[in-house]
Amino acid sequence: MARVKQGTAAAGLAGLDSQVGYMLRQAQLAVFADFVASQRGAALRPGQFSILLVIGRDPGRSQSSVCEQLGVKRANLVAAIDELESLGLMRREASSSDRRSNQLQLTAAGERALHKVLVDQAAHEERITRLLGAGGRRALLKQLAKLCGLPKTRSPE
Amino acid sequence: MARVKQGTAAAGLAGLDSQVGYMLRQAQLAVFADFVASQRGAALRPGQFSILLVIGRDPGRSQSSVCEQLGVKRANLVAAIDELESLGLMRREASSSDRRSNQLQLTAAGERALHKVLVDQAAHEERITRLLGAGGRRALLKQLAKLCGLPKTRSPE
DNA sequence: TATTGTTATACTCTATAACTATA
DNA sequence: TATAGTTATAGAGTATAACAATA
Repeated sequence: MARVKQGTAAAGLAGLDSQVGYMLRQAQLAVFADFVASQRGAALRPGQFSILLVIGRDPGRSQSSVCEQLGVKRANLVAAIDELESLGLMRREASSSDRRSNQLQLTAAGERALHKVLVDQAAHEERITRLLGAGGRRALLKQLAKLCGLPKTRSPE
Repeated sequence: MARVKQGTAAAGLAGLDSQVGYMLRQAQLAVFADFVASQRGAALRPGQFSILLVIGRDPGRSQSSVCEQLGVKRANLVAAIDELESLGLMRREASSSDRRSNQLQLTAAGERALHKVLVDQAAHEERITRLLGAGGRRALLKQLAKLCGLPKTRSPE
């Protein structure tokens, strides 16, 4: 049998529950599910929400800049924006300074949808805060930010 | 990872980096990428690793019991095990007590592969510990376990 | 030459329904 | 009837390569 760590507990092999990656994944699934469940009526998926949010915060930005911020490939953002446009939540406008580029804007319906999601999302974050405590939540965000700083051994972009 | 640009227009909207779900997702991607990058030679994906690990810890268990522990649908485990079998890392054996059921076992190659991954994974966790501190890592695991306790479906109203 | 948006493509993960052979 | 494994299928998410228009 796989006696990999002879010394460790009766369980033998280190349990998944003691591995950061596994627990991060499980927690992320639980939190995303709670986010989706918190949406009343027309729900947005987390990815759609993040796109609307960064455009709402900084209207007129290009697809490439959204991609860079969110870590989405340019090719994959196309269909996502197509869908949000077909939902009437945002639009592509021609850039006056660079005719290759699109300026992304929320429609009025898009801004209403974004604010509605943000209201529901506040309740979602509030449930998390009740679970962790306010200080626990802040500490968690700090630890997660540190983890995001893990060096990426990936090909440069 | 996505660094949220602060202080631009529409500062009234909360930044993504203050949202637990978004930061969890980014941290999980960074940690998984580090896990994969830590594997020398023949790499296992996180999902494959988790399957080998639970079988290595408790050989002879059924596919359904692995599914229940890992939160994987029975239908989706079939192809995953097919792949691990074709890699020569594990095998299905007939159960003597229930002819519907398979007893899952690691092959010798599977045990060697698991051992190798666990060695690399220990270095991976060590990098995380250097980043967070031993106490910080323990606290993180505790918070993540709490988040996993979020009710799967929201209580009505 | 490099960049922006795009198309095409493929692989992974996940989810549901329905089938089979057993129990 | 219920359960274990399986098949088929579909929807998301993510990855790369290549192209046209533009810089």
